[in-house]
Amino acid sequence: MLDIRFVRENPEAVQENARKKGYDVDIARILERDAEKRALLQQVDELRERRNANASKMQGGKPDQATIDEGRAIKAELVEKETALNVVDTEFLTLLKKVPNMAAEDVPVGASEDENIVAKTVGTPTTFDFEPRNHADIANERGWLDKERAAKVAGSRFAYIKGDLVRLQLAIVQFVINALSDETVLAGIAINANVAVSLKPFTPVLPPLMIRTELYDAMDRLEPQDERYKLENDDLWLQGSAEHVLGSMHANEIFEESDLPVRYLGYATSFRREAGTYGKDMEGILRMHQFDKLEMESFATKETGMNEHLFFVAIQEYLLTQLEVPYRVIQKCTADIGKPNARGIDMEAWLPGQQQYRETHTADYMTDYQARRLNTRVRRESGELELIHTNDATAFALGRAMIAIIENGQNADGTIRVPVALRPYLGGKEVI
RNA sequence: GGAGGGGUCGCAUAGUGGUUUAGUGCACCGGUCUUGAAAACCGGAGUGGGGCAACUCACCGAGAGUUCGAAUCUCUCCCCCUCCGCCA
Repeated sequence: MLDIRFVRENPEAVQENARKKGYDVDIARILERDAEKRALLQQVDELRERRNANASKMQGGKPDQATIDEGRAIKAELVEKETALNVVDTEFLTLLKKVPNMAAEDVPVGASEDENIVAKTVGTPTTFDFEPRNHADIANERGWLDKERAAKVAGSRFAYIKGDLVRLQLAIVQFVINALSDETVLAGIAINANVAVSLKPFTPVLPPLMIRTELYDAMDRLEPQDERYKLENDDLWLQGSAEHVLGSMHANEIFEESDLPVRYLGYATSFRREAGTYGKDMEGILRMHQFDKLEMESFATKETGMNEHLFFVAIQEYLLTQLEVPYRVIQKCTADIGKPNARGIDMEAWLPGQQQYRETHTADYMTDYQARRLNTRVRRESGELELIHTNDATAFALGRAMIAIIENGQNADGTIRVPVALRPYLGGKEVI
């Protein structure tokens, strides 16, 4: 949620920003409700002051009838004003929550994802001296995938992942945890990307996979609800990304500035209903209802939040490079970065089986937009309290990472080249 | 699932209807004293909203209710702890 004071002071900019991001909001109406709310609040405060004064006349003794009558009269008026205030405030908050975060200055303006910009391309599409196949063919042939039985048990878009593919996933997990725990590796990434940033290692986390409605909404990730799995008997949802449960982890808490940045590397199974994607990407494991993901999350100050974002992007590039996958970096336009985002970057990996780049990573910078409703703050060294800035970014969505490794590393005989960085975690094997 | 005990301004606690706009201790900040420090003493200090300001309102897990008046009474819910049951 945006700061209402910011909205009051910059109504045109906020309105224009919403338009560029494709959100239909009426800033003038919000400001009207804001003014009404403040007028009512003053009246309510004044009535409460009178109520308190009237009641405190009676300290230590029984009230006389005149005082009781006076108190009743005040209460009647107070109830009326409070009810009105409640109505206005509810509408005000509902409207304010719909206003998207301000896009950073360098976010390209665009009406749809078609206007995203390819910021750079690293590596070249992998070439083969045979006809490359897609990961589904290879994985089926190797006995790594069983979607038929998964469909029997759980329905479409589920899979049994088996054998060496499981070993590959766990190797990636180990590799990433080790890399992001290593200050030397982080230093190399920061220097290479020319980003001034703390080298504090990430703490690996296995988070809860469920989240309460209140916190999901505060994260601004509950919508679209069609995309979420709801647990009917509880006030709980299955998270759609470790971001949801890592970002909400410190709700209603205060960090000390000296402890920042706080960086987590979450490993979690994520759940998505994939509503409206019927028939799309049905082959293999590109788009599943359930997938495992390594996700970075950090809490930083307003001064360091943007560099933290750039660092996350640099880490993503490092990880893709280590896995020997050609990729390109997409700077998402205003229509595509998402409501709580100030900035958003995607990585797209080259998939020879599809002969195209497909999204494997996202990096999101939310400034203080999430923190405002999460009430996650930092006590600055000056003693001042202010809202934290949040960042999240994919380290690897394991399914898509393995697709990239399989398709780019495939040999004519159906074996797969193991990226050098992963070999220590696969018993030194060069192929699987 | 059953029984019981709890949730108060960073931490620990006091507070069962009216000098509680929440007291005290620790920690914290400023000062006095001291060569310096400690101790002692004096003073300050929570979070959020409204207001140019004086000031004022809200917040004692959350929400609703009773009352002239609620941290305190009632109801619903959440969380934590102990024990029992069940269970990976």
